[in-house]
Amino acid sequence: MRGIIFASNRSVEEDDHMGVRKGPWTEEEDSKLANYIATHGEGHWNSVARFAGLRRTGKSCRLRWLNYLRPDVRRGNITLQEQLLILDLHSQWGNRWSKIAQHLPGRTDNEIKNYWRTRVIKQAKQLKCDVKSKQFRDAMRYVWMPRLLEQIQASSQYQPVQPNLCISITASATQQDMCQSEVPSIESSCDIQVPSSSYTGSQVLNSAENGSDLFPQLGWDVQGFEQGNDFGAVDSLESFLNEENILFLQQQLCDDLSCV
DNA sequence: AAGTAAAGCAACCGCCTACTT
DNA sequence: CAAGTAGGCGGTTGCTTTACT
Repeated sequence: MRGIIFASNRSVEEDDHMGVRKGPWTEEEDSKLANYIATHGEGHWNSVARFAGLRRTGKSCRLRWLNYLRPDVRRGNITLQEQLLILDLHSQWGNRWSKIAQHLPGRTDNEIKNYWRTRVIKQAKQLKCDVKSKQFRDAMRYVWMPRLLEQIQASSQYQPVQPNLCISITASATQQDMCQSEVPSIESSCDIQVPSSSYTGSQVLNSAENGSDLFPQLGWDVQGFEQGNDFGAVDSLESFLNEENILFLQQQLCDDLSCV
């Protein structure tokens, strides 16, 4: 566990006046907190901090438990399905990390937030556009997310896709959309909505496979976009935004989207 | 091998809201 | 109703690790 090694090697700051410890948690502190919660349950974090013999704030205890010690916390790489879900839910709700995390069992809001900041924003920078811009959001909806769907479909030949995974890709995340999308729809298929019409996930996949133009509003040629690219790679993000694709997207963003 | 930059991530901070007194 | 408190959330920081020169 990287975190424990990480924590044990770092110095711990202590507030002399209050006797409150800050900084990384030690194994001993983790053990005290976990044991206390195992006996008394979660909640009343200030009491937890006091009665567990921890010189931490209640907030710090809560955060440590939720983000690290909780038994159902999932660690490791974000899967393709999770990436797709994060992109979709973020397009609906914005930076509502805890709300997004509720739909990714075992993932914490902190982890999703970190994923977004380190991976997604990085890609926006490579495209030389703001992550909040319409251009980047469109790139996500019309290229990146369908691509993720395709990869999920491809990988499902070897391992089953989450049965209740449902993605609703909306054309534009207006305030109205956001109000209407409080809860993601739960369906057995994946509905992809583009500005003038609606496509199912399989249609998107077939379209991508056959090279038909599913994104006429943008004037993007999916087949052309894909040529020469290795989309069989596991890491969708890095394979999606290789140098060739970035140049292509930059060109499209300049030529087409500015006119939409 | 050493130095530097970039990436990844745990933890803190400050604000907001809900609840209690 | 107002004040105080606790919990929750998003933004940010800073340390460690990894990649690169």
